[in-house]
Amino acid sequence: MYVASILNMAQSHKILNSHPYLRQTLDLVSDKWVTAIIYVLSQGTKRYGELHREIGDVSQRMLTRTLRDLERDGLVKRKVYPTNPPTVEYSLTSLGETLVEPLRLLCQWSINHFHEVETARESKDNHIDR
Amino acid sequence: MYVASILNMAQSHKILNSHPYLRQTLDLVSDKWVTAIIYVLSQGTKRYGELHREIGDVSQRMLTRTLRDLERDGLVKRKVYPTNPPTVEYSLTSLGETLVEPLRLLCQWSINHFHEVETARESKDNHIDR
DNA sequence: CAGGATCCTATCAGATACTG
DNA sequence: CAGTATCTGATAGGATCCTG
Repeated sequence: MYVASILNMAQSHKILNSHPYLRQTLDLVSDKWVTAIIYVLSQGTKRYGELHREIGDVSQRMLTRTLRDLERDGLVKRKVYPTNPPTVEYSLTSLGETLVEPLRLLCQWSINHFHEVETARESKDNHIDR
Repeated sequence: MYVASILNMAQSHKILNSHPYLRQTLDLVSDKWVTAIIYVLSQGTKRYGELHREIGDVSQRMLTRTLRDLERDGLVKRKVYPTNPPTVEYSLTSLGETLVEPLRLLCQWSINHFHEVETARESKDNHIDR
């Protein structure tokens, strides 16, 4: 059934080539820090420091760079308050919000199935059958 | 509303750290060639050469390596027929099939929204407002 | 046909230091 | 606080040659 539905989306099996933007937009999403940032921002507006602390293992460089990319792509809004020291708030745009649900499903898949993946890995590591 | 549903999944905002396997499994999915291969295999069993041709811009090295990873993780089944020259068929396992739908939604998102992303990029490239 | 083995390099991304 | 700038090691991944 999955097969049928995904085929409806792509009459041609060459969709990956015939639809150049698909690849480009998927790359956007297939990023470690993108998923983390969207995830945290789905909880609401956050300041730079909050994002940094909640994601945890992200470097300053990567956090800033990814935020700039997301802002440029219209997924994240950056608001600067001219205080001293500066205050910067990040939040999802309405476009960014539309990405939350698909990403959530992917996270859900990971949580539901990681154990099966683990099991598959172990069984192949311990004995080579084939 | 998205906010509420994603929060149900994570009582703590530290889920990215507290759930080590989530990150690991998401990385598995967040791979250019993984998405392409799952995508093509969702259409049914394919031979190595078919995969190579249909994905198109993948190198031999990367195709083989990714297929091995997917096999190891239990998402893809590799079947060898002792013919000459050899025949090898790849197909999704039942676990692999469960990933098709989440990935399809992500592809659908890309198709539905890539134009908005494009527009956002262009408007920011042409004039710096803020 | 379906890869395995090597070589090589562009990009990624962490660590560190500095600033308005 | 919220970044920018620079350096550098790691690694992803392409090109090429070879084989059962």
